[in-house]
Parts: sequence; C-alpha cells; structure tokens
Amino acid sequence: MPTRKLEKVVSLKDIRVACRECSLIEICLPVGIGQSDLDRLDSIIDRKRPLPRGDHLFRIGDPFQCLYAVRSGSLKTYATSEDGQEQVMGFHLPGELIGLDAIAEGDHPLAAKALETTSICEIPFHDLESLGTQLPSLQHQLLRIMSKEIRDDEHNMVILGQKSAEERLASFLISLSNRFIRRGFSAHQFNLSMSRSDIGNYLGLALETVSRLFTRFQNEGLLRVDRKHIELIDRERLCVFSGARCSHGTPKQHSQHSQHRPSKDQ
Amino acid sequence: MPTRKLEKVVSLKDIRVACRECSLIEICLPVGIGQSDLDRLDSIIDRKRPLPRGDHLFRIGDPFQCLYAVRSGSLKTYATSEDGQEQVMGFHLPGELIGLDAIAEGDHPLAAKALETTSICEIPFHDLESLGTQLPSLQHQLLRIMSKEIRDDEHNMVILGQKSAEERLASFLISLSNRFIRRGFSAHQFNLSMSRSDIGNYLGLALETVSRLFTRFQNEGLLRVDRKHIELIDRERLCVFSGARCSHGTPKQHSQHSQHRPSKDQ
DNA sequence: CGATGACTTGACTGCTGTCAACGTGCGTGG
DNA sequence: CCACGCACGTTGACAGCAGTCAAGTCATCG
Repeated sequence: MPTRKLEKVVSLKDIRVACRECSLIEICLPVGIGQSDLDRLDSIIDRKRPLPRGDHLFRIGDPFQCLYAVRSGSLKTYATSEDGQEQVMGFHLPGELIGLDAIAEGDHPLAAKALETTSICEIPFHDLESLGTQLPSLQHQLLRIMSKEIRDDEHNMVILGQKSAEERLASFLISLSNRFIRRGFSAHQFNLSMSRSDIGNYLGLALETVSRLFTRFQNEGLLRVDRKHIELIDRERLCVFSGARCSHGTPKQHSQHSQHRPSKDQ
Repeated sequence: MPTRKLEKVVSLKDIRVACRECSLIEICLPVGIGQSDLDRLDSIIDRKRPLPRGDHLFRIGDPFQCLYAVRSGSLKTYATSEDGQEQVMGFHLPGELIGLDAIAEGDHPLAAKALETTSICEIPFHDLESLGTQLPSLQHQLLRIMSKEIRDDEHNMVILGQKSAEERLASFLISLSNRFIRRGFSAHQFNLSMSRSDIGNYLGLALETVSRLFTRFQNEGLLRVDRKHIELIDRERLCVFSGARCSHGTPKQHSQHSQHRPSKDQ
C-alpha cells in the first residue's frame, strides 16, 4: 500500500514533520508528554508517502505490526462477511489512531481503505510498547485512547440499537461536525469524503434512505447538500433531531419517535 | 448462570481466593504472568462481599477509581438517556473486566447493576497502572484486554446495524453459549440472568419481539425455553440463523434476509 | 389468595428496505 | 468537442419486519 505511484514530486523530506511540529499533537498520542520524550516517540514513528484514494492501508487478516495515525485525509475501516458483504465500522479523520482492535489477536480484524489522498504515521507497536514501559505518561495516554475508543463504540451501539433513521443521520452529521471543530475546521461546512452508500452501511441504513433524509433535512431548512458538500444551516435543530448528545459529548434533548425505541422498562 | 441462589452463609473468608487459586485465572487479567508477579497483582486486589441482585456496582458519573472483575454471578451495564430511558450496553460474566470505558474521562459513562448475587474483585486502577510499569507483561495483557473489548464492540455494531431480529437473538444466544463454554459450563443449557426486556433493550428489539422469537425458535425445534432456562437443541442450526460467526469467533455461514441488509456495494 | 411483575400472544400500523427508473457529473476515447 | 460509459445519487412505488397497543397468562411472594 505505501508505495503505489510516486506521483508528482512529493519529496519524503517534506512529509517528515516531527510530532512536535504536527498540528495534530493535541489530538494524537503525545498529549501530556514532555519535549524530550516526544522526540523519543517521534523517533519510532515512520511517515510513509501519501496513500491514494481507494488504496488499502491494511486488509483483513494482515498481521498486526503497527498502529496508524491519520495525518491528513480520511479512511474507512470495514469488515466483510462470508458472502463478501462489506460492513463499514468507522471513518477516521486526522489525529485519530487506527488498528487498536488488532492488538489482542495479532491480526487486523478490519480493513482500512483511504477515502481520499491520505497520509499516515506508522507506529510500530512493539517499539511503542517498549517506550511505554519507560514513559508511564505515554502508557497512560495509550490506555486513555483505547478507553475512549470503547466509549465511542458504546455510543455507536446506542445509535444503531435505538435510534430511528433520521436520528442516526443527524447524530452522524453532528458527530462529524464536532470532530471537525476539534481539528480547527468549520463546524458548519464540510465535505464528505465517503459515499452515501458508505454512510448508509455505517449507520445500518439503506443508501436510498440516506439520500431521502438528506433531501428531507434540506427541505426542512436544516442543511444544504450539494453532492459531497454539506452546509449545516440549523445545527441546533439538527441536534434536536439527533435526539442526543450535541456538542462534544454532552447529553441533550429527548425524542418521541414511534419505532426503534423499545426500551422503556426497569 | 453458575449460582442462582447462593445466599446461605457466604463468609468473607471463603471469598478471599487469591488470583492464583481463582478458576478464572485463564480469563481474567493474569494470563502470562509469573507466580511472584501474580502475588503482587493479587496484593492490590480487593474482594468485597457479594453484591445482591439489583444493587449497583457503580452508577453513571461515579468517579473512576477501580476496574472490576466479575468472580461469580453477572451484571448488566447500561446508560440512561435524558428522559430516563435505559440502554443496556452489555452483560458481564465471571472473568470479565468492567469499567474500561471509564479510564479516559475519569468517570463511569455507564452504570453496572447486579443481575443476581454477584461477587467482584476490585482493582484500584492507579495501583494497577503502577504495577504495569514494573511488569511489562501485565501492561501488555491490559492492552490486549482493551483491544479485545474494542473488537467485541465492533462485532456488536455489526449485529445491531445489519442484522434482523431473528439473527440478533440467535447471535446473542450463540455468543452467550460460547462464553459459557469458555467458563467450563454447558454450551447447550444455561439460565438467563437477565429479563426479556433487558435482552430486547440490548439487542435493539422490543421485548415482545424477543418473546415471540423465543417462541418461534422453540416451535422450530432450535431450542427449549422455560422462563429463564434455555436449552439449545440444535446449536448448529441456530448458528445458521445467526447468520455469522458461530464457535468462539470464527466467521460462518451466509444470510439472505430481506430487510436489514443495506450494504451491497463497493 | 390477591397483588405485582414478568412474560406471552394477537391485532394493527408504519418506518424503512427493496426494486426500479431516472438524473448527474466525470473521465475516456474517438 | 461530443458521445459514451460508469459510478454515484435521487426519487417513486410497494411491501414486510418489527414496533406499539392491549389483553391475557403465569410465577412468585407477602
């Protein structure tokens, strides 16, 4: 995957940005690590040439060697069922770590594919773990990131298990918006790098439903859609529609849809 | 579940089983840890008196101090939405660790409630982390467990996002069965410690649907149900119905239901 | 033995999936 | 430059799975 077609003259030197200079330093691993320790972390990280759209970072069953941090661009991770059906498990933006689910068994349970031209930091896990034994704060940070991943997954379970199609898409858009905010992008305007089909698959909806909902949201003045470009016009109301946590993770609002709300007991 | 009505005179002394003597040692943290190291781990673990059914181990928002290992009995973890709606996130059997999702933020995002009389090992996280810096294999084991948790959550996302009601319940039963096997219990016969409502909530189904499916499965000769007692008669066929991974986590079988299978692309 | 809660069963409804046709944008090749 | 193909997206018609509502049964317990 790393090597594919050199394209242009992207000299490796240009890509070699140290952790300390990376704008994602607040999001990625290094939080709370001192300067000299940061350099040690930096030294084990490998930065490959950008991955063109559609290329795999790794495939299902690939042996686990590294964790990957997204530096720019985006990827989707997905599993495939026996019959070749694809199940999108997540979309990954700059600053996010991929491959945490592979530590346990030694191979990747999911595949990761670039949704656009994407550059990656490769972190050899063995080295990271060794370094972790020497740097408790790094170790702690790693545990925190994994814990956060678990928490996020739990949040996704709620969305998939209990929410209506409308709430799912609204939640998805708000969540994306929040993630963009964190990266210094506009909260109200962004481009989707994934297809309607990917979104639907991820949210457990048919792609037609996603398309219809985009149209409905637009008609209701919640947002404007033009192909991949999304403009959130009434973010507040979209939060209401999402029936849940709005800004960065605080709960909000209730919901009263008919279906998909089985719980009511105990 | 192993114990159903333990009650009697469970003196605290009886419960004080060292890690090394615990029958769950293969499942819980200590895998791959040497004898003397095991004693050190043992020394930081606190074993409380059993939790009666319905009691909380912790509640949402409780400050995070400890991880908890189930020693006997079972619990459910759940979140509550603003309007008091409960969302069951998981059921936890002996040997499983609870609270991993609390490391990141310092408080518990979920509540944990005993489904029956349940005993617990309390592991102060701070101590565990310190010990981890001294015992790389312990540290590694902790990472593996968290990674597995992430992997399991991903599996749940597939079930919730893509599967029909029938497949969900079948998956749930097979998964339970597998977990019982791992603990040395019968794969074909067990007692559910949770209510139909809990199951439905967990699977994103109405409790009526769960009830109907139990009936249908029974009519089709897949299993026998009597209140909480389940006997899997045709485990193989139930696997087929689950449309996925059957034994311990290996993929299997296909599915061809009509609804709930939006993905089909790319 | 009645109260309570858990579970079952039936009737009905509707959200959302499936199927299908049609637009739209983009790249390729003539 | 245009025709063409192709992938992606939109929209409509229809149907079915599973939710809601409601009534009834069963078990446990005081």
